[in-house]
Amino acid sequence: MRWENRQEGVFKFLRSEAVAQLWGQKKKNSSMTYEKLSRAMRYYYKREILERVDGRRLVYKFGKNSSGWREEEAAGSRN
DNA sequence: CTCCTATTTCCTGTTT
DNA sequence: CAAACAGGAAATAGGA
Repeated sequence: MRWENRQEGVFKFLRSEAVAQLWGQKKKNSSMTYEKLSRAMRYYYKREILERVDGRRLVYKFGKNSSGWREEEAAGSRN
């Protein structure tokens, strides 16, 4: 992924399926797909872990219930 | 083992 | 046309 706006916590997935694979690895689920990961992401809007960013494909923004993305520089990834 | 909630899986329709 | 986006439903996973 790439940061669109580090301060605001806005990022964009460059290779959606690759990200889904990584997510799958972390959850030891080799059959994860972006379609399914994105469904979980959409539930995150509900929980306000993510804020909705419309009109921009593959762009998401961390919400107030998220944490840990402000300090990590050389970290792995994750919300 | 039970409860409960987060996440996954599936699906169908819309939008980009 | 190929990906994303959208949610409802139902099934699971895993932690308390």
